[in-house]
Amino acid sequence: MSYVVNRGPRPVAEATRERVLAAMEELNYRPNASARALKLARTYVLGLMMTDITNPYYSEFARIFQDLAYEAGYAVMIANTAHDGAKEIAELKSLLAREVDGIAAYGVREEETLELLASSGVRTVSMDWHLTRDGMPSVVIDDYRATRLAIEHLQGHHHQRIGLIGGTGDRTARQQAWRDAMGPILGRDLEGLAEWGEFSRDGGYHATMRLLDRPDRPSAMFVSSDVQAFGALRAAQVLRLNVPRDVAIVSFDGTVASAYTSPPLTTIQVPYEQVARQCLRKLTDPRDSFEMHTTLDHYLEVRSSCGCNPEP
Amino acid sequence: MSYVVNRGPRPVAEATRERVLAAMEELNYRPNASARALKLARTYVLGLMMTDITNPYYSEFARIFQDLAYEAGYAVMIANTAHDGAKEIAELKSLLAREVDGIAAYGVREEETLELLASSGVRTVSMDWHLTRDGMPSVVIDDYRATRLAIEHLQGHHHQRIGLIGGTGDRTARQQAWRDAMGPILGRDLEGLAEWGEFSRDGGYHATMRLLDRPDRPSAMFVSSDVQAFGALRAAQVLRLNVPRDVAIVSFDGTVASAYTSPPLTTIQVPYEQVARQCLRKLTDPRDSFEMHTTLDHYLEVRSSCGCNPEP
DNA sequence: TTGTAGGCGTTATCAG
DNA sequence: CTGATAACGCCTACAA
Repeated sequence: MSYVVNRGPRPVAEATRERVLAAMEELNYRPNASARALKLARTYVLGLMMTDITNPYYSEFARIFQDLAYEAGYAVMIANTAHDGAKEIAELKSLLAREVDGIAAYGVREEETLELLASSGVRTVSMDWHLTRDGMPSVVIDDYRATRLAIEHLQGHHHQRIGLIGGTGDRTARQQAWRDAMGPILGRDLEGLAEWGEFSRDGGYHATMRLLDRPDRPSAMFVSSDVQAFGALRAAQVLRLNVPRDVAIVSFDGTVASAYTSPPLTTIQVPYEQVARQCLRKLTDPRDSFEMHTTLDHYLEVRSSCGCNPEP
Repeated sequence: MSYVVNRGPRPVAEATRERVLAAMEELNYRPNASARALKLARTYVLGLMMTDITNPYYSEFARIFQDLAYEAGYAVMIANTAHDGAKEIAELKSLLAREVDGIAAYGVREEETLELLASSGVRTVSMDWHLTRDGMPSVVIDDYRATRLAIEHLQGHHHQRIGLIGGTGDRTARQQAWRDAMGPILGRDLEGLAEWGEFSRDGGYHATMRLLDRPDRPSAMFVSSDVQAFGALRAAQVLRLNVPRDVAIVSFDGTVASAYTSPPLTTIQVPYEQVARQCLRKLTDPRDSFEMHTTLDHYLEVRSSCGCNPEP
């Protein structure tokens, strides 16, 4: 009987209860989630969309999100959008077809994705810089201020020419912050000190190669993500440039992987667990009284790539 | 009508077909996966169990597996077993309760997990060293031979004292291969040259610290996984030991991350995509005529940490 | 306090 | 070739 397995909504006599339990055991009964989902119109499954789970930033987030979701009784389905609009839309449809109860999305770029999300009515949270125009709830840190903080730290090390490794796509806050910080100092040199690449090791590697392999190279760079910084470090080594002596680096994410590079990266620390926790709350909490946009605190994790800790 | 959306199992007149299509459009019809799953007893969802998706080896596998599964019409649910028996069992139950059509499992260690898997009747594939005793299908590479290959390469660089960074738990093939290779050479010193740690950066870091921070340290080490090697590289740097000059390293996995370390790692390359493809086949192909255990080919990806390429 | 029956959205079978 | 209908397994309202 349903009442005993679900402890309600109405009481059951102890004797009957035991009898039912015994029968369940006997018949090796397993509740059928599909039937339950059909009846309740809830699947207890959440979708997690990311550009690429291979990026430590996303895999570390996925780990925490899955743990927390599990504790709350939810399973999580993953979707890789692969920096590709068509794939993004297709994967979203797949999630929607499975009737997930909510979707946490990193890096949506397609207009159609936003429309699909809105028209489907699933609860959604974006972890990217506020998608205000669409009224989609979000949980983020202040990318603009974080980037300014990173650049100011580099300036504290007396760097004048600070380059940018930016991400392809529209992480506008980060590149805008760099522009605002360096524009007044670099003037006409500004555009020459920015290079762009995918959010991947390879993207960071090639962008850094272009930025550093020339005489007027910057003495420091702000790299938009840890994963790009891994590629940047490799590029510096190939060019026989010492980090931080020849080029100082500050990056963005605060992955645990960034603590194990040579040298360890100074990086903007995103509060993963809090982000995950807030996402989950917005996706699953029945009370609907949340703020639309939540901005969490970040800080600068100071290690060696900026020049602070010359020892290994 | 069902026949038009599923193109079968019986023909439909063109006129009716159009009429149905129009109605679907009109009512903004979306098929309900739960109802479909209930009726068909198939969910088109696969479960992927891993100890820790934060490990690049697993996240890179997950990426490919999810891509391939998606193309075949399946969604994938992830489960982190977290090197923890109780969590492993609990996560498995969660997957089972959702009635996934198949489970791909990395690093199952609990007897109860195996029993649950067997009694539930879900199709299962293990990617760990053949779990022969339980008759569970598997897709693996020959860990033993791969490890011997790695060690022989180090011996080719004239190393006599080759240490081991092993994984906690029972990756028996790898440590056994090291024992067999080094036992005759090291004799009584053998046990002193092995250290153990979790399959994580931190695990590799601490194990390496213990192994290298002493006068009789080995001149080379075989590290059981790339992720541990990342920690090992960091440890070497803290100890002011140059890799490969002071310690040569060969590791195991062939993650793309391993190409971006300083120095880049020489590592056993696992054929990710083929492994994923075979897993998927065993989990979803209706014809049941597959070999129980599939062993795929590996090779040694030679980069710099072994001493082969002195240039950066 | 307990048994029963109807319906959630599909698919497949059966009669037309 | 088409329209109606039963059944999948669960939850809950209603009757006993």
